[in-house]
Amino acid sequence: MSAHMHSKFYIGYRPSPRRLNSCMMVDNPYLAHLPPFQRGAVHSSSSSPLFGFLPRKVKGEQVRKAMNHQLNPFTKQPHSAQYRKILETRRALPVFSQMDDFLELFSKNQIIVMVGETGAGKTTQIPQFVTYSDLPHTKGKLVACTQPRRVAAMSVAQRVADEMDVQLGKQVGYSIRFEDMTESETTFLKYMTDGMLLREAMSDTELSRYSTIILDEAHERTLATDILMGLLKNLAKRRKDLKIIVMSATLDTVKFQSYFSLHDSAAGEKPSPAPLFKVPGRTHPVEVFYIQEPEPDYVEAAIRTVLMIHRAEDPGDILIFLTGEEEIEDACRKIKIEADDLLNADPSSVGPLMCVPLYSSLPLQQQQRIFDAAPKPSQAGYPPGRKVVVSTNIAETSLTIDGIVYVVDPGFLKQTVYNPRIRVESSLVSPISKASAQQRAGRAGRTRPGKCFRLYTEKDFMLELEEQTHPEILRSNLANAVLGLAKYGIKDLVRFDFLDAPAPETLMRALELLNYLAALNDEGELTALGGVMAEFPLDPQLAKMLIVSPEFRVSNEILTITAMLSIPNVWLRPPNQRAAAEQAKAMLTVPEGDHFTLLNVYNNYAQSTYSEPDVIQSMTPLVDKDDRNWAWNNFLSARALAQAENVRAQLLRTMEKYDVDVISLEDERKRNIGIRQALTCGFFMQVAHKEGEKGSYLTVKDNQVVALHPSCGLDTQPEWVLFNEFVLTKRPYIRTVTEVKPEWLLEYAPVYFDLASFPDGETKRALQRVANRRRGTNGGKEPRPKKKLKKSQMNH
DNA sequence: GAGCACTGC
Repeated sequence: MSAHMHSKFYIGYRPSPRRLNSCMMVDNPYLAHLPPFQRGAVHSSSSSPLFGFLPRKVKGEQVRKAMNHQLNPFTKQPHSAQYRKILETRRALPVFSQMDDFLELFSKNQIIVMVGETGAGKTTQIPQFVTYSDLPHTKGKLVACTQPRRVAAMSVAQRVADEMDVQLGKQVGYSIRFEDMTESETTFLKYMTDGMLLREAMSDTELSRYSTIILDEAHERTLATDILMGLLKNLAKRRKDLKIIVMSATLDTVKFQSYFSLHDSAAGEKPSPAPLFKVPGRTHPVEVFYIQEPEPDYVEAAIRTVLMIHRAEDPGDILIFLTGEEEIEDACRKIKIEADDLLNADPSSVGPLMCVPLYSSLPLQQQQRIFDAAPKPSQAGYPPGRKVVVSTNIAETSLTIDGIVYVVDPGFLKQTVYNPRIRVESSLVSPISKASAQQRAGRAGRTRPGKCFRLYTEKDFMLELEEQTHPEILRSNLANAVLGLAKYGIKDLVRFDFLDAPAPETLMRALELLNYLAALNDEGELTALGGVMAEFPLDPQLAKMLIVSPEFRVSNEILTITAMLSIPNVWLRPPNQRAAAEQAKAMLTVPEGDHFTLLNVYNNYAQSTYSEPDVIQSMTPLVDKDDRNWAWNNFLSARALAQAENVRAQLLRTMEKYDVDVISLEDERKRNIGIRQALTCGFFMQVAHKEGEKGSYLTVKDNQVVALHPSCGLDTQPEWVLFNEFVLTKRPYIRTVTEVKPEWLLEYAPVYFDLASFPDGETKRALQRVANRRRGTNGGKEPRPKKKLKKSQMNH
């Protein structure tokens, strides 16, 4: 299928008259050593705005002159009036006055570490300065600037395109999952997600398209940025022509500087830290208050603080950080009740209060309410109203709300922690770091001076809080990352130079899983199967299951199930309509297993959908689509379903690229068996065996006592179940569960289920009985696979 | 009979 070629998001190469013109004349001496075909974009006469620019030796004086030039050097068109207007505001940015220093440092160094608080303009300006000096368009290369989030990559690219007076997607573009807004041979400044650059590195280990790579928001320490830092540090030694800039918002730069110290140890050089470039921030002062005594109940304390602010402080909106949906909804209810009481008791001295919850699973329309204006006074001459946003950590970095003057910070967040011993990621409430506390406080000073109320003591802040949040690489399951690094060609992970090295046990768990899945052989080398697995934007278990599924002739169904397992929860449960939501869910439930229910939900959704097969939907939720009613009526998240559709389309393209056939079985009974067999091939390490009659299960090998999650739709309690997720909340649960046959475990995962090395227990005895039975039916011979599997799919 | 902090490919 080549449908995506017609998508509006895939802009093909089109020769333009402008590009042809720019190829004509060359009079710049430094061009002499360039191959002729690279001369294209360079300037034709002394009137050219970039006349005399020597790549990477450009001075601030020259750039300012070019910026003020009548012609845009990159389009050869006259600058617009809007350009000049924006240029005025750019000149007021702190970083703009440091252009000369920056360009000098850039000329002299391969790697630079930059630090600057928000508001300094580094994300928009530095890549432009780099472009003027590096002149990537003259070498057929690009400058890349990575961002941890898609929205940031898109909006910054738009802003910079405006600043440079070019059309977004031409000279300046962005690249995020599902959307490539660049034009090959035209785009030379590209904003992209860090994950996107990491993926590119897997197929082009030299990242040869790029002349300069800027890692922005490096202090956030996302998994992708951390791995990129490791790769780039090494790459810098091989590619002396590659320049790297690491930009961070906190002062923890010494670590970055020494990590990126460049020295030639062979030549006996001493390591010298990478140079640091500082940009002053430009935010308003925020006054910080601490409590005197520790508070046992931070939610209650937060509510009291909000009401105190409301009664006693000047007008201005409030932002409270809590940890999760339930806590937030609960707090909103209580604040509303209390605030209404205050208003009724004394309307002349207290204004009305509007309380808005904010968390990521909230439907987008409700999220938008955070931008509503605060309520008006209850009557003329009375105090103005106030808006209170009660949010998760999403408001710390992902969403910015203007007009916040007061921040209430109880000092906690929910974050996942990976326990490699039991191979479980769980969501835990934990204290924030100092850096995070500082970031939260900063949210009060975006529009004018503000106040931050910390619901912990100053002593606790000083002594108990960690300096920085633990980077993701130390808190996550690394199976995916390790597969990616293997694909990249990293052989010795234990000696890989990470900024913060993950726990050896975490790496071991990842290697073990990939070995059982036959993505890595016993020497830890990538197998052919592993190479294809790495091409899919999926966890290894899902990738394996999908690639194997054509063997069972159910890849069409497994594709859908995979997409549904890669998106957030689709089930909505509005607190006041729980019964109705349960009923709707029951209508869609397939008793054979939760994976089948997910398949059923998607198929129903797809049928209800007006489909545009030739258009890849953008990441924007499809709120106008016909199916919105169907999703809504069935208490399903339209946003999640639209995401599933996107993911499915992307996976389908990858399957086609790597010749993974998309097929389906006509016969329903056979099809359902095939689906469960394919599931087994990916998830044989996530199987539980029923123990006793009380519905408790024991996970295979790890021997964790678990229960079926209450959301599970099975109508019986099968002896053997496969699960997608182990969740550790009040009790350990397994979620998204389907029955499997023990024969399949022995057949499709013989290494993992090798009984000679299996831990003793009831599970082993049950498997032993199955093995004996199988031998019996085979006349004493070793079991033989019913279906001939490709070598790559067998475990060794 | 319970929950999904938040990103990303």
